[in-house]
Amino acid sequence: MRTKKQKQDFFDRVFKIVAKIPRGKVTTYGAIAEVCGIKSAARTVGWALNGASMNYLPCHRVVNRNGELTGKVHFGDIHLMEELLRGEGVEFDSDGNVDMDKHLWLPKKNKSKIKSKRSS
DNA sequence: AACGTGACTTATT
DNA sequence: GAATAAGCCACGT
Repeated sequence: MRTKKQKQDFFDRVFKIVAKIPRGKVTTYGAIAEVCGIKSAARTVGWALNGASMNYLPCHRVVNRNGELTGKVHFGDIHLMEELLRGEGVEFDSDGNVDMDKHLWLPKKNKSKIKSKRSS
């Protein structure tokens, strides 16, 4: 029943995934989007979090592919995110980016039939 | 219904 | 390697 509920499903997935992010870890929009079923809709993930602002989702644990705190603008203060993540044990780079090599956490798909097309 | 925007990503110049 | 263009999906006007 791919009705309007579909989009709600997408949002719901994002919420759940973000909520599952372990403390002291971060993930990327692309990863979330992929697990949600649309790997190419990283922007939409941001939109989901946009509505999640009123949720209890740790949006500060979601960064872009570069480990950069992109959502700071809508979140309020980048400094706040830094402190939050630092308080969780996340290390930051000299540029104020998250150390992806250490704290990058990839969500796992439960049973979604994702069609992966990893061809370069 | 159509155009424009957006917390992104990848490819090309 | 930095900057620009295009692609992607959902929402707002």
